[in-house]
Amino acid sequence: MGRRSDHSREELKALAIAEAREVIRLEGLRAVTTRRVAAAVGYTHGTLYNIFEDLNDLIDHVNAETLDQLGAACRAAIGSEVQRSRIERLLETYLGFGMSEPLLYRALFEHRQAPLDRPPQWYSEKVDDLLAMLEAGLAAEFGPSDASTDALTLWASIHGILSLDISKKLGDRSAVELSANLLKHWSKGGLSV
Amino acid sequence: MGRRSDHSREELKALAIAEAREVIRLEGLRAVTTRRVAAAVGYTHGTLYNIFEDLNDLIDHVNAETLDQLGAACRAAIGSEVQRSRIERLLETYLGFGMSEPLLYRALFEHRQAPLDRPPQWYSEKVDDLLAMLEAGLAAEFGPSDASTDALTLWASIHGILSLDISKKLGDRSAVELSANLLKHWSKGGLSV
DNA sequence: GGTATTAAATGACCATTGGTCAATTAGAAT
DNA sequence: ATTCTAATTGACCAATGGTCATTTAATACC
Repeated sequence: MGRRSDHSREELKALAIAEAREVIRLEGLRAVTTRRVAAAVGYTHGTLYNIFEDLNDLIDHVNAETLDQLGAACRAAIGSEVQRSRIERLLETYLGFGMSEPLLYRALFEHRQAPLDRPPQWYSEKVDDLLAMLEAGLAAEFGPSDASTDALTLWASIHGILSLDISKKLGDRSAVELSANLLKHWSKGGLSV
Repeated sequence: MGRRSDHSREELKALAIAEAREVIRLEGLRAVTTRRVAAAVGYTHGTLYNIFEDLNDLIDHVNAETLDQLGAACRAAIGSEVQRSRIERLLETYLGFGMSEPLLYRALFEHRQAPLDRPPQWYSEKVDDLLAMLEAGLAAEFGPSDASTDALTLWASIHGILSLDISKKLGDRSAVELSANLLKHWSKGGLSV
């Protein structure tokens, strides 16, 4: 079969990303195969290679969407005017996202082409976007001193807690409990936890 | 070729684990294949299946050794009598191990059979061993209140920092810098950092 | 409308993988 | 020597990521 008019190039790309995303969401990163995704959108796996560089590229696109979604959720969280501190709302949202989509969250960190390679540029940019929100929250709450280092430290810590929780390595403790504990120490007992 | 007397069953097992470990150490988890390991120790890959359940099982054995090694390093660190606090020495040792063997450390967390499965029992036990040391340090330094929660929180945070550093997701910041920052906040500015 | 052009979709193909298992054969037991 | 036993092999399977010449549908041109 030659050229079809079922979908435009962009449509097909979006379809494939959506399908891959759903496979990751439900069965994890390893369950994504070119043939499976292609079949699900009604093409053969060779076609995917016209659109994506390779399987890594496809997964990168999924991860980019996930990061965008995470960023949007966090942005909404700091926007909503509630009593509690911005940092708390941010971290709560971040944790909530990770707990509700554990496999998508894990794919964000487990997918890497060559070990010990730097993540792609767009990745770091999207993370920076997240960090900027956290940094602003920290500056607002504790003053601007070292807010950038603090934001990175806090993010890494929350990520550690979340990722261990997702991997069931926290025993009977929950990520929420530990992150509250982290924040309690962090804030020198000051925040309204 | 039938039964050989080159190695005993136990010797062969140890050889295979050592080889798999070295492959992970140098090239990462994905580089381990049954055929490669088998060839390196002078057998065919079918033989490995007499000794290990499957490839996962082999990697589990590598990870068990890594965890043991990490535990031993930490135990030595808290034993050595130095000025600085036990917690600092512990975390420094933990970080040092991870930074010096990034691929082995990553394999500890990236290897999982089915997504969202609990880690094997022996794994949790070895982690508990690590946590107990941290807990004792915390109790000694800050009193026994909530030491177990605190230890878990601190470990998860350090793990997050370390794993992001290994994945080059910390930009120009270092794990050492961030963990010092974490400890500074944690201790309410009290530790001799 | 017919024809040439272009680009996308295909499916055969390749090497490699994890895994299984009947056949083989080396060493131990008799 | 012969039998028995258990380790080792290597052929085999289905599946994978990836490549690419071939086909063919849509488009542009006349």
